[in-house]
Amino acid sequence: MAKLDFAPIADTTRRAEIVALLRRAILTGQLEPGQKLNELRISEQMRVSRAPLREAMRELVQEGILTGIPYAGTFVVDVTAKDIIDAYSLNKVLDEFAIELAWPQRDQRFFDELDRRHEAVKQATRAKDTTRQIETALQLHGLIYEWADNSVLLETWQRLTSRLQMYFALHQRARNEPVPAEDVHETYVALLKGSDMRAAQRHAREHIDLDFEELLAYARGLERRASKN
Amino acid sequence: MAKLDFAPIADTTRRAEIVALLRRAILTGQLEPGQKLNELRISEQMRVSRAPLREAMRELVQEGILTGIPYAGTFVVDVTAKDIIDAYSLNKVLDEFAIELAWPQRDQRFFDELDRRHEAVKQATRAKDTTRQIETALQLHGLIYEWADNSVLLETWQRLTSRLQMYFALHQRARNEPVPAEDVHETYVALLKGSDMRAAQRHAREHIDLDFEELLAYARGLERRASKN
DNA sequence: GATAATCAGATTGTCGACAATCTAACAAGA
DNA sequence: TCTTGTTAGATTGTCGACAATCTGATTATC
Repeated sequence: MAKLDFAPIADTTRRAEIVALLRRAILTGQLEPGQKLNELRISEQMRVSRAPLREAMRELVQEGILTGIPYAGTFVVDVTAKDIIDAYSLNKVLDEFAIELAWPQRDQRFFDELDRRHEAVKQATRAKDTTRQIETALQLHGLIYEWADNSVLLETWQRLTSRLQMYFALHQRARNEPVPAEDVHETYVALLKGSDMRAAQRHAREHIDLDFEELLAYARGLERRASKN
Repeated sequence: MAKLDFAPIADTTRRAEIVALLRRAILTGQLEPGQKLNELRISEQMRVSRAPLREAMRELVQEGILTGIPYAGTFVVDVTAKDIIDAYSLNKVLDEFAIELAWPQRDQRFFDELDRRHEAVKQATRAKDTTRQIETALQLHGLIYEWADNSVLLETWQRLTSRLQMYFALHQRARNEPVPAEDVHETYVALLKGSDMRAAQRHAREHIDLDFEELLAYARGLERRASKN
């Protein structure tokens, strides 16, 4: 018998599709932080009853990108400067750990995948598709987590990364500037291919700090706006 | 006006209560790994309709202690030896980070709370209440995370710890032995009160490793059982 | 005029019923 | 005997309606 690996059938529940739709809307910044999600309105727009919608929302609340208050409503999470600082500082720690775990696991498939994802980022950059650029950059970054072979770590990072994606999207959307043309990932990729693990870890830290200041400025803006209410 | 901090009103939705009930049942091992949760049966037992029950289950799926397969059912997560290894190795990393962050934040309230929680563990141990012993021990352990003042880190640890609690409960339940009488937390508490941060971090690592081997043995037993199916 | 009580509208939480899907047991055909 | 098709029962997914709760505007009371 031919040895062929079939991928699992996609989830075809309405709930799963709703989750995907909502998550995308939030992570791309189409739904703004603090915004309320009206169940009736959304369910009518999606031509779906409230039951699967509410279940989907529950998932996203647990995922940390929505907040639910009983009898008051479900809202897109507010983003504070501290949230961003916290997320980033944790990300640094996790990155170091992920690189350490993934390092001995690197093989040809790893390098190929690294190049593939790097290429995807560059393509999105050329196409000036900022949303996709953020997505692909995070996917590139996530490779070390997938190779670390630690399911809990991977899951943790995925939760963390969804927030980061949201932050970046909001940031991009706010400043509304063209995307930097140069390739900021070149060194990162090169270091992951190299033989100096410490250097890779160090760079991961510094590379992260690169956009950090800008992002923080944006978050402080958000807080000023929030304090007016 | 008197400056009094009122605690938030407890959530009075059925969903929240169901979540609490189910979580407790899972984390104490009353619901075994792999076991299927029949919606109709549970909803009848709780005298509740399936809607809030399903929403509660969705939360717990996202929380990582249940797994949901469309049109097949919702199950208590399976525990493999690798899961435990992964959780523990991540826990070490997080612990180091938490201690580092919490260290400069330590104040009198911290030390008081430390003693209080330590006392709670000792009391549960004297009462031979294994379930409560696990709970209190994890709460003691969680203090550094609460003092680290990093919401993302705290949240991450809480997710992680719910699994650890489950592992420990299953382990205890399986071996069915009396609880160790000596106080394994004495040194940990003393170090957190001291002035040598590195020593505290080191001990956190080693203290964790203490019960690790036993827990692993239990997990391997689980896997043997699972492979028979 | 300020404060408290009341009420209507909107929104969330919950329920019971129906539709879609899966499982397994059984039958049909090679 | 093995595979494939069929079917009944059980279980999950979804729906529409109702109940509980909140919000704010209005009215009543001092």
